[in-house]
Amino acid sequence: MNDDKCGCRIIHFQAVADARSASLNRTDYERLAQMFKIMADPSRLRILWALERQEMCVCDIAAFLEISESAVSHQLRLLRGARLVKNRREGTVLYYRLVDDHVKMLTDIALNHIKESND
Amino acid sequence: MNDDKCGCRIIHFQAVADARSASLNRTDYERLAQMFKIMADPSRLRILWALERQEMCVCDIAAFLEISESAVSHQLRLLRGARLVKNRREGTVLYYRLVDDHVKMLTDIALNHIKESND
DNA sequence: TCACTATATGAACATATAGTCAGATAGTTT
DNA sequence: AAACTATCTGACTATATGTTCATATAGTGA
Repeated sequence: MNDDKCGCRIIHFQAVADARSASLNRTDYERLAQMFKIMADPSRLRILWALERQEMCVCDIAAFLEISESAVSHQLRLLRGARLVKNRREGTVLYYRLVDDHVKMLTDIALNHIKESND
Repeated sequence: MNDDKCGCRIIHFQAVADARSASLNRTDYERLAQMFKIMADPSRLRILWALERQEMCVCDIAAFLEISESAVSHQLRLLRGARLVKNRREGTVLYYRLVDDHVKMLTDIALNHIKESND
């Protein structure tokens, strides 16, 4: 029923004010989105799922995914950047593993949601 | 040190075999990725964060986000498709709210991960 | 019916992203 | 040192995605 700075029509001023005061800052949403973006790819999810059971080296992961080692390496870089996986070196071989159980928690909840949504 | 169907070199056959037997099927990874993809956008996260506190109509959300109502509507469509939000109609106004607490659980874990990663 | 409001939708554009290919690194073995 | 292995990186391409604009739909009130 009125205009705001942004030019949008607002019906419920209080609701908008509440949303604004409870809101995180922009950067936090960007970081959150970045985090979910990392989880939002089938190849990366398959890697993470496999690493929940045991550490694996790059070429084994590539064999498992049936994609090139280069592609795996690119994905592992993203996963490392998001601190979801880390590695240890043994000679020329790099073994990757999960950093913590956040990945498992996230996938469990997401799987539950998907399951319940299909009813 | 042998070749697989896919032509990749495998070092640890057992690890690859284990990963394969524990793996979900392709479709499940696609669905999971789709779910995280929905969470992987700052605008949608801001909408979801706001709706954790109260239901809101489209034009209020637009005012809050400072983007067009059309853009909000497109995003709400995706969120509806993922069964993360639902709406109720009151005259011409549609009030949106969260379907369940999965969103809150996911964002809490992701925020924790981000926080812990910065140490 | 017509005008008005709130929301939805389709097309278009700009940006982001996953994979491929070629070439670079780093550790190993001789 | 040179040859070899495992992995990484940069450039490129095809596809996906978020927003805007214009238009369509659905409900309300005269």
